[in-house]
Amino acid sequence: MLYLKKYFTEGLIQFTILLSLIGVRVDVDTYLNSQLPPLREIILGPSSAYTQTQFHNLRNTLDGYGIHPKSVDLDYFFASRRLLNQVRQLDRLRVPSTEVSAWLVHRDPEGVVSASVQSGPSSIALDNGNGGGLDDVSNPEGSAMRGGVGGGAPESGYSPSTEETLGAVAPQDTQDHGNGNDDLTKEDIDLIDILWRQDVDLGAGREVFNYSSRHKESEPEKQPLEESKEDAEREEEGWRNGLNLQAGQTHGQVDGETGESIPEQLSSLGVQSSLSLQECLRLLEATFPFGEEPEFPGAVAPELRESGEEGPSTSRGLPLLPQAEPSLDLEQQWQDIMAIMELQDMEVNSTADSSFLSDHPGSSSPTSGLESGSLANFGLSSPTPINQDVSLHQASLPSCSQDFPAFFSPELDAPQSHRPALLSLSSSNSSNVNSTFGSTNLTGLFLPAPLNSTSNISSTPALADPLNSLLEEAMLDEISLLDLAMEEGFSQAQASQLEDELDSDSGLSLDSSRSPASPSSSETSCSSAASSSATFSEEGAVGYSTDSEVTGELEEGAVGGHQPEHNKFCRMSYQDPSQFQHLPQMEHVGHNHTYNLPPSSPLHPEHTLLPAAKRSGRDGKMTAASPPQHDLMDKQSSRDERRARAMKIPFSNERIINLPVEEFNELLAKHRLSEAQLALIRDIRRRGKNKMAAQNCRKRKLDTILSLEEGVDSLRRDKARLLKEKAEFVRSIRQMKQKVHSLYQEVFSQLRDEDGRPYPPSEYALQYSSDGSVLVMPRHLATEQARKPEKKQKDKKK
DNA sequence: GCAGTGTGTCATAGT
DNA sequence: ACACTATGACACACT
Repeated sequence: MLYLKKYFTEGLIQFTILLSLIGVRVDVDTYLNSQLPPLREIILGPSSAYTQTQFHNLRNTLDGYGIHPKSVDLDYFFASRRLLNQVRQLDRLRVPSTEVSAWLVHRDPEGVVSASVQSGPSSIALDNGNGGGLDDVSNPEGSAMRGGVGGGAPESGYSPSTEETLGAVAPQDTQDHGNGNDDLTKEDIDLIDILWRQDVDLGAGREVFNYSSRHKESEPEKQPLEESKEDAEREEEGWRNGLNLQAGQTHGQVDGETGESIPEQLSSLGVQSSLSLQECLRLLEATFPFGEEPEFPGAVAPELRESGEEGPSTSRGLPLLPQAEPSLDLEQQWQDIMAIMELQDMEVNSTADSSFLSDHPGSSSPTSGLESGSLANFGLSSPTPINQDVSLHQASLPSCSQDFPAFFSPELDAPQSHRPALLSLSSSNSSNVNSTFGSTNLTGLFLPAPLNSTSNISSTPALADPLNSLLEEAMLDEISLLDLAMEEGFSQAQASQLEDELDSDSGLSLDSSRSPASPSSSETSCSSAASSSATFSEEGAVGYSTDSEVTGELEEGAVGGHQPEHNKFCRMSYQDPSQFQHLPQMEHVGHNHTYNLPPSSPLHPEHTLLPAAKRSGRDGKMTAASPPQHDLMDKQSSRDERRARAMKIPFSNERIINLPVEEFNELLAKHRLSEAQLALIRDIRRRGKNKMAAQNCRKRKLDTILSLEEGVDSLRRDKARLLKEKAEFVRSIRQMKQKVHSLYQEVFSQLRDEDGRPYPPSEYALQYSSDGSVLVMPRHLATEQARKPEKKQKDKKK
């Protein structure tokens, strides 16, 4: 279960990250409930509740607090921690302050830093809907706010809980900034934060996006159609007021470096507005017959824009988008569009980084915007000659969906010059796709049926298939991880492979279970045979003793020709050749010790006679003269048996060897034996016992070798498993980096200053401040700001 | 004849 | 002290 937990956690994280990057919010539990316990239970443990705080418990747990420094789990911890940290950011960032404020900071010709602040109500708060999941309970304000919003229309997708202030614009004309941001470290993290806070909610069963305006905090259920010009003005006022103090916990968190000084500067300097999405819509409307005016928020746009231009807001010229809550169908249409865009985007994901940026400049290629990596939520804006200054936040307005069904419909592939540049830095676009557009395969895969039920005009099955394949592949990867976990981290293929390696490596791959019977058992089994052997023990024992003259005499007469010691066959039953045949490590041993075979073996006569002459030393003496009258049984006897026969020992060697010492002493006492006989008997007993001991010793040695081999095998499997896990981690990280890189480039490609000029990535960088704002500022300023906190910390320490 | 392996045996230490 | 066991070392048999 531990492995399962680890793998599932990591797999879930990876998968979630992947989906979040492509703008999909998934409740994985929905798809695995039937087979597996809830993911939260797997991740958090059986006792974990379905609460947000439990996620922090997970965090604590997986932060490694409970891992021993020397534990091997530490490897898992380090590898998974990175992913978990990122997921934590989802939790931390998304809920409390879903608004994103982007500040365009640039240096004017005089060297004065100015900024264009575009704040829009198109915030992208992800409503958890069910109230569960990963809402950050640590932020009561944010939760309360969201709760109030969600109460009105928790799943409508338009619960205006937060706001997103994006100073960047999403123009159609983009330049290739792909080479400007190779450093993914900080920017990547910032962008990931932006995305995740907007798109991902592990705990929610569905994704709902809130398009909120600033004033929605007090009027969460404001209907867009009801919004009047006064509403817009009022909204703008609130927008201005809230420019620096954003909703939720971000209030008061803006320090002078990010949220305070810069916006003030911006307001004082005056910021040029970009063409709003509403403007875009209106322009598009002139070209495309959209739905009725009142039904989409775009109708309000002109008014808002006017108010925005008239207002003294820092976002002067940036229209405040009314908090629209259009019908679900409209939103779904919009999301369908986005889904399609994402599909296409994924199809060309591999070439996203460069192609997107290169295609953008002025080109109206419909696919250009789709090739910008998997972060289609950002890359949906394609160059259109009409709207060049669509603000990012504006682009995320759901109201557009009803207006542009034709743009993103299957005809999308056809070259179009009228594609709206809607897209936005806000990932709400892509998120919306999943929240309500069920027609696409994407949503069909991951969203509950109710959400998918509404519609879909623009779904394109042809496009969905590739995405399906990709998602299936991703799912299969996770499943394979699960399988791996089930197998304690080792796949069958690897296991078989290693087994083959093991088999080839070792000639001693003996299964200990098939080892010969233990000597003790063999001894018991041969007790019956011992009685039979006693029948010829009288025939003349062959004395072999260094201190016995009698043995010397007897050896010559008794030992004729290397008699087989067939008695051994009983005592050392595990030496039975038939048993060795089952032992792989013994197969190569060609020894034919036929003295272990029964007397009936036809091989004994010839075989035992030949080596007799070769014997040297003590055995040579024994083989010097072998009486020809000795029968087959004598030839099969052991030396000690022959000696015993020669010495006329009245009992068998088996008894001599195996009798308990007391019985053995009694046996000796019963018979009147000479000293020579007693010495021989004691030698026989000593040698016999030592022989068994030697056999046991060798057997133990062999078992030890086998166990060591098993240990080596286990270690090899562990190694293979760890290598596979490492490869998985590396792959995940690589994928994330690619996506982040694409996202960063995508964002930059859509950023425009007040003059509609792109921000060169080499000079500007996106910075994600602690209050949730996204700043576009010169790199040198970014670096300075990055240094300031460090200094402050040092000062505090002093 | 040599190498590898199995087996028996001895010496020795330990139980 | 004795019996027994375990094990290294050796010699030998066998392939």
